[in-house]
Formats: sequence, C-alpha cells, structure tokens
Amino acid sequence: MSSQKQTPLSSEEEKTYVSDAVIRRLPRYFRYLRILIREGKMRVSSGELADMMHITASQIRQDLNCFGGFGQQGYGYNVSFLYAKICELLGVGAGISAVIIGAGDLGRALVRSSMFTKRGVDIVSLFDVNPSLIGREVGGVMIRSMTELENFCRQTRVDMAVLTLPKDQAEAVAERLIAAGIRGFWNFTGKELHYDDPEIAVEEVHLGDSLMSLNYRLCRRNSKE
Amino acid sequence: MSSQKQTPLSSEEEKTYVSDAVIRRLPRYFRYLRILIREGKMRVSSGELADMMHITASQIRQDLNCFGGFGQQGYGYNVSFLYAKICELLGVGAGISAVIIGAGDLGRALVRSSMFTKRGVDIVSLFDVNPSLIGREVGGVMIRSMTELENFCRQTRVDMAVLTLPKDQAEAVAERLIAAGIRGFWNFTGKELHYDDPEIAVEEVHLGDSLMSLNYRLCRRNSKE
DNA sequence: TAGATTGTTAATCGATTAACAATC
DNA sequence: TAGATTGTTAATCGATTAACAATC
Repeated sequence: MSSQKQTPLSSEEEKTYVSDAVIRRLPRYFRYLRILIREGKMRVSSGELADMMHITASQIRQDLNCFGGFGQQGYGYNVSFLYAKICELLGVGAGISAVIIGAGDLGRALVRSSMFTKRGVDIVSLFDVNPSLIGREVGGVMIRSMTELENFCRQTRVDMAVLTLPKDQAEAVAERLIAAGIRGFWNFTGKELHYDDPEIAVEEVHLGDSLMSLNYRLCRRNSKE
Repeated sequence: MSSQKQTPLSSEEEKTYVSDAVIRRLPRYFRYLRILIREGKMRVSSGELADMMHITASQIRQDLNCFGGFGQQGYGYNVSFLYAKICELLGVGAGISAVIIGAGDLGRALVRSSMFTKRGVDIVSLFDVNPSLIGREVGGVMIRSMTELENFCRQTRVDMAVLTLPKDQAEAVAERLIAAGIRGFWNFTGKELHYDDPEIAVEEVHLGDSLMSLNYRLCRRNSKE
C-alpha cells in the first residue's frame, strides 16, 4: 500500500475537499456497479443508476464529479471504467494489510468471511490473549499472542487493525498499535476512539446502536394486537 | 411490545417530526448515560456530556428537546431520569421479540453475544435450511427449519427479523416474513431492501461499506515508506 | 444535425451552531 | 438574590436537488 502525501489537486483529477457524506456513498456505488457488471451492462446513465439505488441522478453526478469527470455527455458512464475508478478511490488493489485483535466469535466470523478478500484487504494475523487459542489457525490465518503484537506489526508493516477485543482493553491496545505504526482502526469494541492526529483513521462500528435505531422505528411506527 | 398508533403530540411529550439524524444519536446518548450511571454521577450538564461525546452542547439540548423537556434550568439533566426516558424511546423494556434467519457464523456470533439481551430484544428462534443444524441450540436458542418459519412467526407474534442469510435469498425470505406479520428487519445480507410501506422498518448493515470507507481514508491521508 | 446526458452553477432544503431570554 | 444551565429562536453552515448550458 502506498499513496502520495496530501496531493491537493494533481493534474485535473482529485478536487480539494470531499465531504464524509460523499465518501460514505462510494462503497454503495462500488456494490451497484458490480451488479451491473454481473448483468453484463456496458454503460449506465446517472438516471438509471439513481433508480436502482433509490437516490437522485443529480446526487450521483455531483458525487462522481468530486473526483473528476468519469462520464461522457450524451452517453452516460462506462460501467467498467467507472468501477475501476471507484475501486482505485477505495483502495481495492492497494494491498492494504490488516490484523484482527481478538479471536472471539466476531473476530473469527470476520476472518472466515469473504469480507476482506473481496475488498483487497489482506488479513495477515489474528491476536489473542487466550493461550488455548494461540498457535491455532482460523480461516487460514494464524492466531498469535498479544506479546508479539508490536514486533509483528512493525516487521510486517501492517496498515490497519480490526478491533474485536473487550472494550475495556480497546484504548490501551490501540495505543500500542499506533506506536507500532498502525494508522487505521476498524473498531467493533464499543469504546469510541478519538484521536486528534488526522493521520489516524478510525471507523466506528456500533452494531448495538444500529439495532436500537431499528427498535425506535419499530416502537414509534408500529402497533400490534 | 405495544405502542399507540401514530400519536402525534400526546400531552406535551412527543413533538411532531424527529429527523433520522437525531434518532441515530439516541443510542449514543444511551451508551454515554450508562457510563455516567456506572460512575455514580447523579446529574450532568449538556456541556459535560458534550465534552465526553465530542459533540456540541447545543446539539444535545436541541436533540433532547425533540422529545420534551428532560432537563432543568440551572441544574442540568438528572442522569437516571434521562436514561429512563432514552430507554423508553428506544424500546428497551418494550419486549421486542426477534428471530434470526441464517445460523451461519454471523447469526451464531450475534445470538451468543449480549447484544440483544442488553437492549431488551428477545431472540426467540434461529432458522436455517441446513438439516444438520436444525434441532441444535446456539446461545440457548433453538435452530428451526425454514419450513416452520411462517407458522412460528405468526404464533409467537415475532416483531423483528435479523437477516444473516445469503443475499440471493434475502428478498424472498423478507416477503415471507412480512406476510407472517414481521415489521422490522435488521439486514446484514448486503442485498438492500426497500419497501414503500412506512410500517415496515429496515435497518441496513453493510460492514463491507464501513470497511471500505476506512480504506478510502487510509489511502488518501496516509503514506508509508 | 438532433437527442441524450453529463458537468456545473444556482436554489432549496435541512441540520448544526450560536445566542439569549426564561427559570430553576 | 446571583449563578448556572436549560429551552428555544435565529443565524450559519453544509448537503441535496433543480436547472441548464456544454458537449458528445
């Protein structure tokens, strides 16, 4: 994995600032473009894609233009070209490497899924404190002791850590990982991580929050018997 | 589980419309209030809570006032009172029942977690097509055959379904569940569900999208070697 | 050329923040 | 009462949508 440091607008591509709202829609474009590819479609207009995705054509054009003109007037977008561009933006094929901290139910479920491989993320190791797990393999990945954490991450030049360990240890382990050169956290612990350093990216996953927002809507809008 | 049907503003509580942005912050308030309770704090001001949560005090007051005046001028908010109100809004204690469709790695990991119990959601059954799983128990919950789906859901009056089955079956199974009276979906399948009926609530979980947005930030902002 | 559809600017909408009067 | 902090209105900011000129 490698990328230039803070290239503001390198020769017509890559506009200044892209809002978080736009970034969070990119993976959705990625998914829908894959569907179009599977269906064998060569081109798509913003209108067609908008209908599929239940958003407006205007938003699609606006979003894509944050990164450059990927379409062609009168024609629309070339599906595989657009897909390639989105993949590039999302770092598919950038060779991102990751470790999973915590080989519990969730950590094991994740490593056994096609989640990472599909998106070009390479899981290079799991880590756990439980001695009975250390040395075993899950989904073709070795479980190592937490004592090896720093050495392994530095030597292997790991980019990202998936945190599936108990929340009371989240902060301390994250500190160790930062010291070992890790710059991205996919955080399932429930303990929110906040760093001032803009070089450190944290993606919080709060499944419980997601469930509760559904509960809210179920209680407000529905009635039974 | 029971709630009144569309009560617009019942005696000073419950204002007209609450935006999705606000609803999605409620579970966060829930989590931080639990921390305050654990710490034994009796009262909290919007300013203190704002610092903890890395948001503005203004936003907290604005959010909470969507549901009524939970605070007291000059004092702040009573932690356990506010917590009780938030719990009520989020349906904790409303006795929501749910089934999990798909007893794969994810379905099993979820049912074995404290995810549901902590939030007052009762998992009453798992369902799977795999004959070797049917009849077994995971996390104290029985795995039943998909052939029993409709009967079970209707008889048990199930509120919600957690979809952890393969995506190509998501839509068909969701239709069966709707016909069997289910009104909420926690959808992990990756196949997005869209219904016009406002009585049907869908919460999409796209872990892959979450991972990719992290990839994006890692590739844009970071550099190595 | 005529038709289609993008790229882009302008208008609208909604959400967040600031300010302050009400009040405990 | 004086001090603190909410509830609420007004100002700001940002994101979405609409419109249309550019152009393939």
